[in-house]
Amino acid sequence: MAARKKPAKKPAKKRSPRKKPKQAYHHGELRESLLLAAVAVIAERGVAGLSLRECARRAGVSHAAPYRHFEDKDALLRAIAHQGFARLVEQGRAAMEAHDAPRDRLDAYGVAYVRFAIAHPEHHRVMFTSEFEAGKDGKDGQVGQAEKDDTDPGAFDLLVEATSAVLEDGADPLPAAFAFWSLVHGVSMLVLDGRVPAEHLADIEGLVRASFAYWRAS
Amino acid sequence: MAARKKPAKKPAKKRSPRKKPKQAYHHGELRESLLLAAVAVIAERGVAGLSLRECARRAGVSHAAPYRHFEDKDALLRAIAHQGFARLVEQGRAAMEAHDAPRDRLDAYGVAYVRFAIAHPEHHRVMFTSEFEAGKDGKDGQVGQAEKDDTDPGAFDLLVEATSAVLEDGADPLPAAFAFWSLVHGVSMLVLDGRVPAEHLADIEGLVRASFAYWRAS
DNA sequence: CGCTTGATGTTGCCAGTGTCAACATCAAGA
DNA sequence: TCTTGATGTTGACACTGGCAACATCAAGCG
Repeated sequence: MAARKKPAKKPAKKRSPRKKPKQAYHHGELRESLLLAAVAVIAERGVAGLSLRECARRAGVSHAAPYRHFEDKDALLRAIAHQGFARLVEQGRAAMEAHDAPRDRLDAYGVAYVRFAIAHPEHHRVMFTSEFEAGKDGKDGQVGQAEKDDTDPGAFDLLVEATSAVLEDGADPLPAAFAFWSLVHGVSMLVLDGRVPAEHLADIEGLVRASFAYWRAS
Repeated sequence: MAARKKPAKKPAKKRSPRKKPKQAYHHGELRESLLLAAVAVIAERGVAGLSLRECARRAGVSHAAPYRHFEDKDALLRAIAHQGFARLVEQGRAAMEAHDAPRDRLDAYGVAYVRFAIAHPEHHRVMFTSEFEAGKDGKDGQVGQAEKDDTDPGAFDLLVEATSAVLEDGADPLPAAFAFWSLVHGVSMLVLDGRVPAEHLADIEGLVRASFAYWRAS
């Protein structure tokens, strides 16, 4: 039963003489496999070292197969970014749930943000490489949120929500959200860039809270 | 600009009987031309769209010529990053000179930092793409300053110096420097990503100071 | 003056890449 | 059974980074 309809109707050339039944031509989960492979490649060779063909190779598929699942290379990158934002939201939410006070919840989000960046450097790098939308003609200087929402399924919204809860009612949360995000994003970036001494890496929460403390005390 | 750097020892003997001396085979300022071209290409097509061959083309030179001035593509990128850091230091210093109080000087550096990022997005992107050193084998988790100083001729040092002046004597300036850098870097990134509403872009200084104010008041 | 030398630029070539078009295979419905 | 749409494959193209071999020039030296 195993060898379904392989032999009979295939008098063609040397079509894989024998060997294992293989994936039955259709992979089945190619999209996920490609995303996985891509992240692995990025981890090994960096974003610039990523190639669709290498992903295809690792997924055991021909070099053009990825185009059945991603319009082009950028689409693959965008998918990874999207995945990353989704996980960030997930982990941010989880971290916030452990607290009640708005301020504690916000800080927890901040810690989770940095933790995420460290745990998933590949995703983080792709999420903020932002070359996809930056490549537009500089004609209309303002991009706005529309494009962003394409890849960010709520991470920014969650932040605004969390920031907003700390402020008094009616206050515009955007400036505060920007300031908060800036700080945690900056910390993440500096850590990923290897600019933070190793001894501090063991205690990420401490590192983040120390940055908060610095600013709040200054 | 800088057209008179020509050594006087070129009295134009009967070198070339032609009226149009052309490039005389040797370009003369190829390195600078390539850097300029590279920045232009990045502005048009993004860092990922940069190619040595396109730079060569724009400099009016053959495709392999750049290799006489840059070991490889990464070296070109590193040169741009270095140039960027140098200008950042320059502009940061200039901004600080206008003030006396340590705190004002530090804030001025912050504003200059964000201004630089906005004025030179291509450089900023290259400076912090950080794929060059990130590509190392993850074996030794800690990179430290050594590698960094390769491309950063003092921007970080200047920051530490400025931060340090604000703190009481003897205090470790590094945590504060990290926190400060994080914030201004984060603001820069959010602006470059187009996440800041257009109406705020006219007043960068206000935007930056608002972020400072948010944190200091929280 | 011709010779050598080193820096710079050139041409050719290779493997690898993104992308497209044409074709093959298969599952599911007609 | 036949058709069809989704998925995978092969083959091609233009382009890229990088190397090797060669050409051109400025300078120094005999």
